[in-house]
Amino acid sequence: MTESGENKLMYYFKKWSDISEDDETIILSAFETTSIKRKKDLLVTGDVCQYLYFITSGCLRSYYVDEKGVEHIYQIRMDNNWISDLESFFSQRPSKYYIEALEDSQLLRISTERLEQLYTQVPKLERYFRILFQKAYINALERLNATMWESAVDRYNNMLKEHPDMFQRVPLVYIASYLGITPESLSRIRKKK
Amino acid sequence: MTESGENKLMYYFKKWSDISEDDETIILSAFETTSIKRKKDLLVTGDVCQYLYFITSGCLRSYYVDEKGVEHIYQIRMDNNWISDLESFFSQRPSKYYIEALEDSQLLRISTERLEQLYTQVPKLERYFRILFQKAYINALERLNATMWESAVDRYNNMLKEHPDMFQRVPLVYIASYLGITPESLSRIRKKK
DNA sequence: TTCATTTCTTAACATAGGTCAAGTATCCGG
DNA sequence: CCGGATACTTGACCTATGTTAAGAAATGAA
Repeated sequence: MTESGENKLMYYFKKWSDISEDDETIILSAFETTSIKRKKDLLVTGDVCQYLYFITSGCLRSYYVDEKGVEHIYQIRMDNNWISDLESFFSQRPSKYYIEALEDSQLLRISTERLEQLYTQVPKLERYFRILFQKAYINALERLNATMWESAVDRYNNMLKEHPDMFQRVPLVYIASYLGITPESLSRIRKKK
Repeated sequence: MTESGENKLMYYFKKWSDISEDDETIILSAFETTSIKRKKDLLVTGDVCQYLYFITSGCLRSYYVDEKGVEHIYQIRMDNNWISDLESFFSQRPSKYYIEALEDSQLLRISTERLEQLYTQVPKLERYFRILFQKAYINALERLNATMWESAVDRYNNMLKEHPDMFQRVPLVYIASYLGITPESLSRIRKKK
């Protein structure tokens, strides 16, 4: 496990939940490092998502493929974020999604059993994850409202403001899909500026 | 506090988190009952959302009003569900939303401070709410995918299957808005059946 | 029981964004 | 540093859903 990897992970744990030295050691030992090459899959449809991943560095997308074979991206995540298919991870049922690396990435991962164990060993972690999911849920509702009621142009502008970094690192095809539009539409929106 | 009200609340707490007799007493004493009449507001835009509400019986909607004065419903909740503006509730900043009763409703409520206190008194509650938000987040992502990538017809059919009870109790205007379409569109969809 | 209000439907027309197809630019692996 | 693969743009045309407007049906308060 790289030094910087550990530190970033702990930073976010400590931010919301007060963790002792001992707890810190226990937590760190529960995670393992992995890395993944650009274009490789971390998860494929039909598999059970075995891990919850923390992205130390890099960039990944999660998407599903509809009956017509079209990919729909619902998440793009970069450094210092969690990624997983939570539904599959927590239910241990086959996933409907793919998770693919858009850049060579460094990850920390933890399995369901190990995480459950960790909750028992360090009950304060429940608080961290409670707040994490609380925030994630609030964000998801915001994004839902935006996709339902705002125009593609507004969503694009908003994304440009909120995640300017993504435009540096992620191909526009993927950003278009994340915004819920076609690459052609995104291209037209950008032209108008 | 009505007997049935208490019981339903505790049922959901105990389902995910094991709560002792003593804990139960503490939890119950932290909630207060309120009721609200049909068409009355539980929360109006600009106010800080002071409470997290558990619906013992009844039905409420949350919505926001855009610049053009159009209402957009993002949540309809009935018996045995939580309702609140979580963003405002947790940040204690003014809300962007309204919460209005669609039926006369019975509620249990708890304030931010009281809830924080309760987390300290009964740390196991963190687990309950962690799982609650986890599930809520997963649902919100599903709904996001559906609104982005499925047709209005598919979303309607899905809602009919998932929440048939809503069609008995909630006017179609509101269901249309919840689905992200106009009442006219919903009417056309229903005619085609 | 009745009438005002709210809810739902229908139809004609408008529009954002999708689809298809083709061409250009850019990137990255050998 | 070259060439095929990937990413991006453009244009013509199409479609799902929105808009406006009007009337019918259902509901609930007096």
